[in-house]
Amino acid sequence: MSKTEDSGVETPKADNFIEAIIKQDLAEGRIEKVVTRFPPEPNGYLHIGHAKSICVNFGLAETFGGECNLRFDDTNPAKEDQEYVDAIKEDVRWLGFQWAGDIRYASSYFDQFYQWALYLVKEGNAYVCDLTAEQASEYRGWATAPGKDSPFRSRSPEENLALLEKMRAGEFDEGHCVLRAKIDMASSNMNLRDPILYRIRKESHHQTGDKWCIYPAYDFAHGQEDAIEGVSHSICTLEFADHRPLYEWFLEHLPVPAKPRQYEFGRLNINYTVTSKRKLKQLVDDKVVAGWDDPRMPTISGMRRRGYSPAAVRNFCQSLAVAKTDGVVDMAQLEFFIREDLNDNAPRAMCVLNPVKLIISNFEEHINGDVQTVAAPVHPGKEELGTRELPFTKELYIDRADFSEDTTLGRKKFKRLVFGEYVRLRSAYVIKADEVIKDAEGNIETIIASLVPDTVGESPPEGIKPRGVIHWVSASHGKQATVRVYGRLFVHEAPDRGEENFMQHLNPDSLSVLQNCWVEPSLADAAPEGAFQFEREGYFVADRYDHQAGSPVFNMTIGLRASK
RNA sequence: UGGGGCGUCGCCAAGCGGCAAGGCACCAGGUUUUGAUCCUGGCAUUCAGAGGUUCGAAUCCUCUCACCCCAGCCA
Repeated sequence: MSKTEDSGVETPKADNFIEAIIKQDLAEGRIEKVVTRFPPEPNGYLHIGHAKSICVNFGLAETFGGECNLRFDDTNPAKEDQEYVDAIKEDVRWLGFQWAGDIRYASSYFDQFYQWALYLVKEGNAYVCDLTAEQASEYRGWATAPGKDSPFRSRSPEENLALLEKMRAGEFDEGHCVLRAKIDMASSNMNLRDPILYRIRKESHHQTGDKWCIYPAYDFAHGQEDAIEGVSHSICTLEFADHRPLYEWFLEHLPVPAKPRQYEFGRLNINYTVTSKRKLKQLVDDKVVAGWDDPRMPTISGMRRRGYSPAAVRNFCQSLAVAKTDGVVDMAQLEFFIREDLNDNAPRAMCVLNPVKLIISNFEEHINGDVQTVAAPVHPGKEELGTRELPFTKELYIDRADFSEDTTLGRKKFKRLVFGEYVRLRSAYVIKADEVIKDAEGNIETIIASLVPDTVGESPPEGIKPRGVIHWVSASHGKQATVRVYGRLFVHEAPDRGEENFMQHLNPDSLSVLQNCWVEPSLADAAPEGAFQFEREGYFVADRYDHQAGSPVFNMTIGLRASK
């Protein structure tokens, strides 16, 4: 019985099928404690799809008072790296989860796996096969055609034992032979046609170094890892459903300490992006993005750098169903949760992205000194957060998009500053645009305006109706900043689909760097990863690495919802 | 074509024989010193299709169709 994490009304969510199974297992006494695990292979960075899996696994453990392990499924040293191990640990922690006990590694069970391989050989359930990869493929048969037995299938246990020892001792070259389970070459399930247990890889492993030159295959490792750790419910994605019979075969034929059960649910897909470590790695390797944590990446570290909060990502994941349908979730659904969280929590601030100077011609007439300090709420919905001080000066910056010379523009259509008309400067005065100064090319250089006295926090006199409210920054006291604005990485809603290469659907304008932005003074002191709402624009975050007090750098997290 | 899985609103999804929840998106109003937020209302006589069982079906049966996964010494 989980609840939405939203602060709103507690809507009890219906049990998903796994929760229903767990409740029954608990009720029937089949298990006494729920133990799950999140088992990534350290061959890339985690993405939003893994975030769902993390939430499901850790969430289940939490719901039922159990435990969830973080286990690296590191059975293929050729593709793995310590860098990924470190990044994954950080991502899981950042999301807000704590694994039970120490980090687990499949590689720390290698000795046990080898003992179990010997056991299988002795029982006559496994054999060393010398078929080449191509030959093995032929022998495996086809979906409609049964495979045929390998000529090495009938080797005696003694012979197999000797051969396996030699494999382990490094006496054979890579590819020379493999250890296979003796199951059924005619099975309609291809996974049961004598699957590979061990292959030779003369590769140094990030955890075990050069201790091994043979490595267990996924199928020969996963169920046993779960058994060793006492995992009660081994949850994975749909594509492993065909492996379940094999998962169970090993648990039945080996003297394992427990019998975990595997359940599969649909993996998360989101439109306008890709969620495949292989493809994300290609984006990184081809330098299409700046790295795994580029804010445009759907990786956990990318979302972090983009300014998504862990809570928002978790809320999104919890809004998703744990079911067997595989659908494509609309990016708008993720964005809803990002905005919801940021709207509630991000302090407000002002930033002019595309500045044009505005001079208050009657500044001296109404204001003593060079600057008047006006107060603005940190968060209009949360008075308890207090106010921030803004320096109002003679020269200001407003956004070019907030001014128009076209006096025929309707008030509903353009709620900003129009030549000869009034507009409210947020938290400050109502002003009127009196004059426009242009350069030789006719571009607007400066707008001369006049303020309406006594309008800070007060309504303007009768007859003066500001078209709207615009944001501004003091030209003399504001700070210049760099703002990186992001668009979706792909133009196509399903870049994966079809035969075409997903790289063809990249959005050439997914990043624009604005270097002449102006932020209110206090923002120069923002802490890295500090999130703000730049009013009327959207949510922005001080870059985790590049933002510095002297030279502020913000990343656009997401724009405000724009109505018509 | 063999095996596995799955089809309920544009998207996600509840529903488990008693008369189609909810969220996102969208549309229409209201409030508003953010065209944001917030508030109100609208949005599947129909559940991939066709038969059948039943007083009654999205829920049971039959057939058909669609889509996804599997033929790595990847996970």
